[in-house]
Amino acid sequence: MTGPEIAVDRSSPVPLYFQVAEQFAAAIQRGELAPGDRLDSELQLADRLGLSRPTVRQAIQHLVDKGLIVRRRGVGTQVVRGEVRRGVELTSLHDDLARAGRQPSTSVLELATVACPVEVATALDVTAGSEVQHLRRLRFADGEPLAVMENWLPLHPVRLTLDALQARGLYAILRAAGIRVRGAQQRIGARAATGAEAQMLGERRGAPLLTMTRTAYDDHGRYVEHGAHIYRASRYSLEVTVAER
Amino acid sequence: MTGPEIAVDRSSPVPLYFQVAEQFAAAIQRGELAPGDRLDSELQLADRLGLSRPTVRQAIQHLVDKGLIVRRRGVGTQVVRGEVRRGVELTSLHDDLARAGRQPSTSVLELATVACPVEVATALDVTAGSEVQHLRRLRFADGEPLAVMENWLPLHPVRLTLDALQARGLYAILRAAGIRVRGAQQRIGARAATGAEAQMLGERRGAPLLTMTRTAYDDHGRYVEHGAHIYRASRYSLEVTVAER
DNA sequence: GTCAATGTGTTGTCCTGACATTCGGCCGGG
DNA sequence: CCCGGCCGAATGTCAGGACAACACATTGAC
Repeated sequence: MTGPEIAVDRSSPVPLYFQVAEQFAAAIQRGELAPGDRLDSELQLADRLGLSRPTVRQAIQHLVDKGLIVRRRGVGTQVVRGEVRRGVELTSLHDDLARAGRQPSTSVLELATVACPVEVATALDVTAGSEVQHLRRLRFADGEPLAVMENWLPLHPVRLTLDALQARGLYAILRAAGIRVRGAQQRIGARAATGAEAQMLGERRGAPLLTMTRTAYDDHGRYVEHGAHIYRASRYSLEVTVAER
Repeated sequence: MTGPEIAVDRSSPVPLYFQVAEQFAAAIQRGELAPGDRLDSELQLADRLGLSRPTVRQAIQHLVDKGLIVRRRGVGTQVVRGEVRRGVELTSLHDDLARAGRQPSTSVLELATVACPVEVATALDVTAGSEVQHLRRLRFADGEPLAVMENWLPLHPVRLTLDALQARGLYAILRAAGIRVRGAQQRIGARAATGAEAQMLGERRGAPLLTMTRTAYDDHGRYVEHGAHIYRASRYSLEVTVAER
């Protein structure tokens, strides 16, 4: 067992452990490393790649966190059986659709500065009534309505414009403004569509909707966005992968 | 800033980094470390606790993964603003309810060995038609119907019994049998209840249901369970926390 | 007074080394 | 033939050190 060909570039600014992790992930995706296959031991890999064991270990840990491989003490490291699917990371719907080969488009229903409602204020950890940007968008995939997304953002960081919102996802705009979203808490549920919602989404009144509220924080630990979204359950579902330890 | 009192027990079999992480998590939960508070630097902590920096770092990384704190290079480490809620880990509904102070109970509708359906076979990575255990349960919280859960398990590992299923969650049974569930892939959606489903759950036909399918793997990378679950959307929702890096 | 350069403190990455723990197969005894 | 103990191999944990990259505040130049 020598495994896939992996080479690191020490002159690259990309961390070595990340280079290794990416190349293993690619090999698994290509099928070069089949489900159930054993990887070389950490010591062998370190030797082969000219890296130290901690660096190799960090790379492997990265893949374990993504649910691609499994480690067993005293035994070794194996690729998880069955096909792996990408779970929800901190991407916007826009990017998700684009990656799935579908054409995203957006109609901005509302974009204004408003006094922050109480529920949103508690989620964003700001004082109720303070000014926040409020945003409501109808999202399409291949011209077909898919979701209604409502977002609130504290004013400080970035000024949203209509043009930007029609061309890109919210998270891409935030990233471009230097805001690094690091994590989020999400609540996923379902409910029946109201008449108005049904009309916007092209469903019947009472049709099941998938709901998600999300509060995202940046690397200051500050909440930068709160969203309440509804999706047509007939056209959309969420994927989540969980890995422990 | 000296932070909360933390002491490690070197004679304990619990890893040092885990002891540290748990005590910080507890301090945050107690409010002793308030949202936005800065932690001591890694070097200060290492010095104060008599540990090496890698160990302290591992503890902090653990908390970052759980979405409790945020790190910024060149600046420091802070507690995430706002209250944090526990996300879906690899626990069963049974445990979740018990922790929330509600009384879980289970009615086993079906428990048999069957030929594996094709969709399940692909998910579990076994050959279609091979024998698997099939399980269907109606779950209650405080005596009120909450969910219908259907599971399939490859035969090998553990033999399920009716008694065990009524007293404990599926994951607890698996754990007791020495199976260590390490990760899972989940798909979350919604749909309308059929007449039969509505009757079981005490909802009206067409009422929105939250659906989740989950495939869980153990530390061999083998899939050990596939489940298709429906929840009353009016009584249940899922929480997910995501953290990057 | 404004703006650029510098300095300090912090996390990010990477290294070497060591021992503990666990698993699973080998081998020998009964 | 079966079973138990031994042992090698792999991951898990921990130490201590070094330098890089980065953010922020301070200082200095213009």
